Amino acid sequence: MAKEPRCPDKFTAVNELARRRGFFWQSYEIYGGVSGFATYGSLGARLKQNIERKLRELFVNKLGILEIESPVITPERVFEASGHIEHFKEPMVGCLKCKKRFRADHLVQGCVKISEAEAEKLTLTELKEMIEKNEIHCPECGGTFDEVKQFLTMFKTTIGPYSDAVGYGRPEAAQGIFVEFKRLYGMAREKLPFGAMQIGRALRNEISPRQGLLRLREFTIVDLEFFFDPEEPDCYMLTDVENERLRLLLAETRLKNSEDLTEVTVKEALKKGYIKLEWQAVFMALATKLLNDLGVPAEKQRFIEKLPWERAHYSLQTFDQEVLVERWGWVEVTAYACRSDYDLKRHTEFSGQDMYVFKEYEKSVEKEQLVIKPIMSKLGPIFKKEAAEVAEMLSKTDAKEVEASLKNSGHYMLGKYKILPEHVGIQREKIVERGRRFIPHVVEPTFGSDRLFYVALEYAYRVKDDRVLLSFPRDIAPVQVGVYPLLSKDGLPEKALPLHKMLVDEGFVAEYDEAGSIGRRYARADEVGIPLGITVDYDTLNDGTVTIRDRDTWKQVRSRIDELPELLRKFFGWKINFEDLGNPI
RNA sequence: GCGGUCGUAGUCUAGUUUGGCAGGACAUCAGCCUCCCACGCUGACGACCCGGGUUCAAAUCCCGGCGACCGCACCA
Repeated sequence: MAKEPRCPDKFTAVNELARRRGFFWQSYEIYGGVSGFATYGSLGARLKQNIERKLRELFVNKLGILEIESPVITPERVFEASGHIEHFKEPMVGCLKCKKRFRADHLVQGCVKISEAEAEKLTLTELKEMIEKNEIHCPECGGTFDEVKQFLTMFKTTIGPYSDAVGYGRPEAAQGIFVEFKRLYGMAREKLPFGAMQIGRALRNEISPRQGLLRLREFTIVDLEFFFDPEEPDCYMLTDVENERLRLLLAETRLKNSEDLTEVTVKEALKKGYIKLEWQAVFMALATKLLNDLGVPAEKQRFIEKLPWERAHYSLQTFDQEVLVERWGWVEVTAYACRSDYDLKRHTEFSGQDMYVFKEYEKSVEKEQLVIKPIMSKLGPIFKKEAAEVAEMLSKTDAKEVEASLKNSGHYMLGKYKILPEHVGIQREKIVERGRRFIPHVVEPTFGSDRLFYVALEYAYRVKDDRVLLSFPRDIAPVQVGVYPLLSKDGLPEKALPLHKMLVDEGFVAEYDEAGSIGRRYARADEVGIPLGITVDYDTLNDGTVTIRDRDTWKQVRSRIDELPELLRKFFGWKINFEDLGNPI
């Protein structure tokens, strides 16, 4: 861009630049485009991969989280179990007169004395009845409403040729992890805590997505499910991050209509009970660092605690990590939910599969216990065919209760059966408990990949001397180095081309450009955020040195070609800075 | 989904009121020039959102659709 357009806001500027230079654009453009879908171009695809690589480095490599990939299409039963069928839709009504649409349950709740939870439980016909009975009219124009209809925000399809085999595009990647819990637990060598993560596409049929990458109908989500023993919720890496600062906007503050931040260390946040779980706080600290590494300074981030009615149906406490963007204000980029044992419990219930884990005590516990031993030789003659059932019921009954009853009244009423002392033997037995069985609890950090992408792009966007440049952190820049002959004559291209090839062979993402003036090429490279430009000039022909130019400061240093691979590797690994790459010019 | 505003090359735009050969700038590409920050010169590529109607003739007028932007309801 030669001239600056008249002050468009950053969102517009970033979207235009992204389209022009191939980061991303709206999909299906030749058919007019469809809202809520985006296509990433080559630079964008690479930037996105680099951001996702950082997530993998952090979670998979450093924390040993297991990464999986599971299908997008999911059978209905899974979302019945997870609660999505029940919760992932909204009852809506439209006004016949002014055509405005409203959430039916919100309307009813506003006119009738019922709680939010009760309103949400109402069926469509109940809602319709309530609206009719209470003569609820359109709050805008006083008109009457049409039918109450559910808007399901999941994409529905059928699996195979049978229309009754209903499937849905997953609205989150988390269920793909929960349904595989048994296998994953095995892969974690049956030890808690452990985590599983997946980076994948999710689908949500948004009503009106009009915020570019910030609200897509098909998007990339990163769901990390971290499983732990609720009786041992402490985090072994708390000490690594306990002094990191968190910027919290707590629910109690929000209820006072305030947006004041509570700035505390991880340690304080836990001590004061702002954050319920250590792992939760630790993940939040890690995410703060991650966003910082993506170019978003700490003061542009905050964690907002969701109010009870804002939380997803499975969550006990949720924080959203928000980033301040110019056009939209605070935008949610990641979220931290305490899912407790909700999902595994539900899948246990719906699938009939046992999702309990067994944890052996360090020392087995010996316990003395009262045990009822039915004496079959006595029970048989009395209860005949029903004897087996009686014995079964007896063994499930609390022994203390039976003992007390026999002692006090001489018998015990087991339902309709009268049990006498001679029918049972009550003994004290020593039993050895080797461990306990329980369903693990879950904390879930989740990341919107496309939103991370957008904020990285917006925070990289800078204007210097009327020129646009993308100041990506060097390790996420989609192209690492540009190689340029100063002029496209006098043997300079012949020297620069092999240099480019050498860098590519060494594993760098390098681009070669000899079109136009050197200034124009630097400008083009700055605009897509290439951190370093390497220029072959006339001195190169004599002494084998090149200039290296810094994207952000436009400073230059001179270095030897044969030292480049080593120097660049150190530079991109954050081991050295630009000034260490050579002699200043 | 509703209301308002608006759709002309990759981008910005002239033309739409009053129907009559769709023009410019920047970008891109090719070449010339050029010893470090979007110089200059020559040339090339490239557009009326889609569909229907009115008309001898539609970018222009009418209808429908799609999309975008700005405001209301959902969300990573």
